[in-house]
Amino acid sequence: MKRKNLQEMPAIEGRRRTLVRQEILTAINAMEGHFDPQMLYDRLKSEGSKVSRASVYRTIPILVEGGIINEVEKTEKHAHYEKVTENKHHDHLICLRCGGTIEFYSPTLEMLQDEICQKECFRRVRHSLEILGLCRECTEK
Amino acid sequence: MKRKNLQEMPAIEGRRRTLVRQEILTAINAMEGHFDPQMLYDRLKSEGSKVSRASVYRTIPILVEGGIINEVEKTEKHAHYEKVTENKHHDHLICLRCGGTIEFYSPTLEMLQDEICQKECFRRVRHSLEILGLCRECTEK
DNA sequence: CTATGTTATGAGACTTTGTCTCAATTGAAA
DNA sequence: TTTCAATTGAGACAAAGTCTCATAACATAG
Repeated sequence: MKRKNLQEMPAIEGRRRTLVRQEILTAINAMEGHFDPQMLYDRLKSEGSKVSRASVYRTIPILVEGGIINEVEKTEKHAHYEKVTENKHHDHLICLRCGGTIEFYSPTLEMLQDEICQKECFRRVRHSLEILGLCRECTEK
Repeated sequence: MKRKNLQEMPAIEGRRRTLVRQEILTAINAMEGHFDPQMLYDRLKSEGSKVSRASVYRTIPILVEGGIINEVEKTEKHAHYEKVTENKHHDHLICLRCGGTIEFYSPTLEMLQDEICQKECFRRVRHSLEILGLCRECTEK
């Protein structure tokens, strides 16, 4: 069996270095800016790669895990809403383990965002800030 | 034709006050905290309502428009990623009209988030801040 | 270098979330 | 009460993503 060149493919703990992953990574490296799984798959196709859609979807989280790519904007399963009465705008701390949310509101943070928008001549309509991590309970466990 | 009671249903500019919307709103009011369209639909079903899934999906943006509910977390069509090399963490200004993104980084904003997390004993892992609005070009048009 | 066990892969079915169409119904205003 | 545009239900459709399972490809021990 011929050994193909996998030298560009970095090792990821507990994962095999495969040609498929290598191909995907190469396509990512050739990509400008942000990308999504479909773009990646389309690019691979157009380069004649036989990599499957399933592999693209399977490989992405592995590359995130390996610190090779970052998740910029994650699809949440569904949109969420809340009654306005409950509102008074707030942002969220979301626990990665238990999924619980803590709401908070920081006027300083709001002002800071206004400054940033002003600098870019951006007309702010709304925003969402989600801080992901571990809540007190889950940290203690 | 009998006039059913729509008194709880507030008027929304350019929209009819209908029984279906009233039912949906009542279900929302009976709901605790955040909800998503499916939860809402399930609740209506379990109450014996004949309201269709399509109507639930159609009504939600109308209630948002009428200021009756807020969008807490919007589903983007797909997940986005970026190469780590490009990274140097940043947040995003996203234009609602043209979909363009402007990246920015504010150390002050980062610190502020650390303070918030500290106050809640929350162990921050990562966050995403997206400010939605209109970019300069789109504002000028 | 080869055998062996485990992990990864492709194909396509399936699921979930959301959108769209169109005929039938309903609200509102005259 | 009539009239007509807005709304609705049903179900087809679409897009993004997940899952299964037979087959293929790694890794490593021999």
